Order: sequence, then C-alpha cells, then structure tokens
Amino acid sequence: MGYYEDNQTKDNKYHFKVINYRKAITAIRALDYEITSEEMARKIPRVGKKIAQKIGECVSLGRIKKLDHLDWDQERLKVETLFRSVYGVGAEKALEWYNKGLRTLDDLRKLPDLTKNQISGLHYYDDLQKRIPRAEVEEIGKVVESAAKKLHPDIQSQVTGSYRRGKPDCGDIDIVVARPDIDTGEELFLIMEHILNELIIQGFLVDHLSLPTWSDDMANAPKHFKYMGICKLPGKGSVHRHIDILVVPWIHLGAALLYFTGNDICNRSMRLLAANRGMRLSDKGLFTGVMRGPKRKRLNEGTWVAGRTEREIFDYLGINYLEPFEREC
DNA sequence: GCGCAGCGTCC
DNA sequence: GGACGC
DNA sequence: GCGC
Ligand SMILES: O=c1ccn([C@H]2C[C@H](O)[C@@H](COP(=O)(O)OP(=O)(O)OP(=O)(O)O)O2)c(=O)[nH]1
Ligand SMILES: [Mg+2]
Repeated sequence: MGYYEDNQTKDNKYHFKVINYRKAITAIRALDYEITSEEMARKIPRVGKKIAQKIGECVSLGRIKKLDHLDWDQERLKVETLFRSVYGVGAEKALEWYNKGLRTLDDLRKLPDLTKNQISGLHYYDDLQKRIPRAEVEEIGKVVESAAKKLHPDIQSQVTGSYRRGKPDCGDIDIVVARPDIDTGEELFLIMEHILNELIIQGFLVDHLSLPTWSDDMANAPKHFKYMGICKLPGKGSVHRHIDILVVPWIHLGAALLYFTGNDICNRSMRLLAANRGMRLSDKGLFTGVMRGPKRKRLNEGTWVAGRTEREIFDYLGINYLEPFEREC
C-alpha cells in the first residue's frame, strides 16, 4: 500500500511538519509488508500518533477526512506550488505574488523586478521541470570530467546526489571534483576557473545561477568552491539541465561526497547525531570539542578530526557505514 | 515544552 | 540580514 | 509532526 501526503512548506512551523511527513513516508516505503491498521502503523519509528491515525482512516475509509475539505484553499496552494517550482522563487515571493493577484507563470514573466535567477528559472522552466535519465547524467558527468582532466589528468570527478544513490532519474546533476593532495583555496579556485572556462567555450554551460567567489585572504587554507548553472549537451534535441559543481580540497573529499550524496534528510540526521555528541559535521568534515550554548547555538569551531574519506566520518561517529543507496534517511 | 543542519551566494 | 538554494 |  503506497502512501503520499504532500504539503506546502512555509518556514518555521509547517516546515518541520513536512520534514516529518517525509521521514514517515520513507520509513513506510522501506517496509516489505502491508500496513493494515492504525496500531500497526504506530509501531513504525517516525510514524507518530497523528500520521498513524491518518493511516487508520485510510485503511478503514479509504480516504483521509482532512483531505476532503482541503480543496478549500486549494487555489492558493496550487498557485504557490507553481510559483515555487520556478528556480529562485521561494515561499515568501510565491505568497507575495499570489496576494498581488498573480496566478500564472506568464504573469510572473511580466514583472519588472525579477532577480537574475528568477529570470533564468522562467526562461528554462519547461526543461528544468524534466527529470534526467541516469544515462544522460553519466554523459554529462563525462563532459565535466574530461574538461577537468585537460588541466591535470589526475583530477578526479564523481557524480553524486541522487545519481550516486542509485535513483533511476535525477532532478539535477551534482558533481564533486578534487585532485590528490591538493588542498589550498588558490589551487582549487584555478581548477574551478579552468573547468568553467572550458565548459563555457564548448557551449556546454549556457547560464550561471551562482558563481564561486575569490577572496585572497587565506589563499593557502583549504577551501572549496561551488558553481551552480545551466548546461546542455551538444545536439539539437538536447534539454537544458541544472548542474552543480563542487571543487573541494583533497582532505575534505569524504565530507564533501557525504554531503553532496545526501539525501538531505540523511545529512540532517547525521549532523544532529554529531551535535548531540559534542561534534559538528559539515561538508568540510567532522569536528570535535564543539561547545554549544542556550538554543544549541554553537560557541566555537571545534577541531577537525575526519573528512578525507566517508568511512572515516562514519567510524568517528561510531555508526555503521551506509552505502550511498542506503542513505535515504 | 523544546528543538529540529550547516553553510554559501544573491540582493 | 532575509530569501533562496544545496 | 515527531521524539525526548
Ligand atoms: O537542503 C539540502 C539540500 C541538499 N543537500 C545535499 C543532499 C543532496 O543529496 C545534495 C544534492 O542536492 P539536490 O537538491 O541535488 O538533491 P538530490 O538528492 O540530488 O535530489 P535530486 O534528484 O532532486 O537532484 O545536497 C543538503 O544537504 N541539504
Ligand atoms: Mg541532485
């Protein structure tokens, strides 16, 4: 029995509801048996009283009462969801525009004060809505890898994100690039620059959503760079795709892979676990000796202890290694 | 009743 | 510093 | 909304 319960997120209250619905859904999806009662549902971790109750309704009535009279403000929900599906449009803009009486994407296209990313998001809207088959993700991964290896043949490039978790299709392409024993911001920025120049000349990168910025302070410190843009394989019928490229210090490669492979819920759970053990986990690594004040606010940086490999981080956290395909929650 | 990840860029 | 994104 |  499949279950889907979708909601709209508007930060600070509904936000965590939606996250918990997602957690419950993936927990249920991981089961290999049918749920036939509310009591049975209640036993599943992350399925609490309220969600179990709804499952109970679904089993006995075939529907969820709450959903019946939900259509009420459905117009607002639908329009907000549509607006938020545009890159660069979040909860705030979507609501603001709805309240101004805007209803369609063509209404948005007429606005004079769109940001650069919103303009791109609207321009490539249809293409960006399309899922990307694994085969095309691989092809795109190779384009980036060859561009990188032109500079130094020992540069490594890996496709991460949902692709690495084994999904049959992906929302975008997430790539992590690193070079053995290269850690400094200066060297890594040059690698990033080279890759981008190369891919722009090729006509592969056609638009930029967010560019890495160079600041010469701490040029010799380990520092990573993130690029976000729009790419397109050569050929007529090819579709524009959203691509994120991360160039990272060799010592942070494991942490970066862990982060960029996700999924987001898995990252947040691991980071929470680290925090509860006096540590901090980020895309740069695992840090110990982290002090936290009231409201769990971090008081110090902590000391970097792991991040070269993913396994190192799992080990240091004292949890079993998870293969990428197992990192769904 | 409380907290819920951590960090970067754009504007 | 908020909005938006990964 | 969930777990502590
Ligand atoms: O709020 C977020 C969003 C993403 N990520 C990490 C995990 C995620 O797997 C990775 C890449 O993000 P993306 O948005 O591309 O997600 P995905 O898991 O690759 O799914 P999709 O197929 O939609 O691209 O970045 C986070 O840590 N927090
Ligand atoms: Mg992705």
